[in-house]
Amino acid sequence: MLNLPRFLPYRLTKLSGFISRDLGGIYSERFNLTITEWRIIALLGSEDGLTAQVIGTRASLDKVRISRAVDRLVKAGRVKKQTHKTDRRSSLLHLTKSGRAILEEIVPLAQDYEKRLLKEFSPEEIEILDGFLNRLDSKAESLQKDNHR
Amino acid sequence: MLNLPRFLPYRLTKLSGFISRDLGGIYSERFNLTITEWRIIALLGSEDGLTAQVIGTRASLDKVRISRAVDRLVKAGRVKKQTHKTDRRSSLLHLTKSGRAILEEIVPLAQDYEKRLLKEFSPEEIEILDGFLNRLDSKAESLQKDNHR
DNA sequence: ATAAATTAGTTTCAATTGAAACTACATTGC
DNA sequence: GCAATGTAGTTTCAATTGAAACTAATTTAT
Repeated sequence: MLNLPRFLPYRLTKLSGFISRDLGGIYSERFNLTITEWRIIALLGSEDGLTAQVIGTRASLDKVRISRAVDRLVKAGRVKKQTHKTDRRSSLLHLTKSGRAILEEIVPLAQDYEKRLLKEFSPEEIEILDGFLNRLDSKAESLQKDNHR
Repeated sequence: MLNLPRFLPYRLTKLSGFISRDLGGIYSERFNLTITEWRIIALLGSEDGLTAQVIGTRASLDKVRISRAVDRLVKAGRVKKQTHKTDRRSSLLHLTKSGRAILEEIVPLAQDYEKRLLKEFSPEEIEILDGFLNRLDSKAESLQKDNHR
């Protein structure tokens, strides 16, 4: 019939579930952050002054989630909003000092987690995996478009 | 700092999100099934008479979700429960005729989706990917245990 | 110039979720 | 044998979610 444990979509969902629960646990227990909040901080860390919309594109998050997460981050003093000069509908988002501090605390933990996941992979294997994921990702994205047309 | 789009946990979550939305769309639009319901049907298709608990283990689903999904499946006439003879707390689950019918309709669609996803992968690459996922999966599972101890 | 359409982000509302409490049964230890 | 502990599955409750409606601002078309 269909062997569920060998079915790629099932396996990917399961794997990503493990990882999300795992990392999400670290973010929330130690830093009281959701994964979404963490992603926003991570993006602002590499490029300050992004709009909610750009964050949505970069992090594949929908605007409702972003709106709520930014709200919480602003309340927690991690992020501040600055009204866009030429388009007053949107805001440029910036990390506060405290936002940068938490980023610097989490980054090593996140990298360490990734390192542990990939511990038994050689650099060549990591490169191959990387390529596989890119191919799967762009294929999945295009199939999505196909279906909704 | 940290390059989110190259961060493995992020990439896996994103990829699995695409695929789940995609396949979930097919299941729900055409068959009015959630992914959880579909997984239960798929498992019962390959081995009839499983208990909720066994399904939980095999499909990595928590018991609350299973309970609710089984409930809906029973109401929809896809599954029937049969009280376990020696342990009256649990039930053996069976596909009805209509459950088997829907399974037979979906399996080719699911396989076709997987095939499209892997279209540009050679058999050797698929085997390598398979091994990678197994390794990541067992590593993620063991890291999960580590953290919660 | 201004009506119509579009876009950024927020709010509302109903559905989904999972943790914890619960029920019913089963097993263990004394 | 029976109290204490454990387990299967369900229910409750509060939190999270996303679709759709909404507000406010911008752009486009006439």
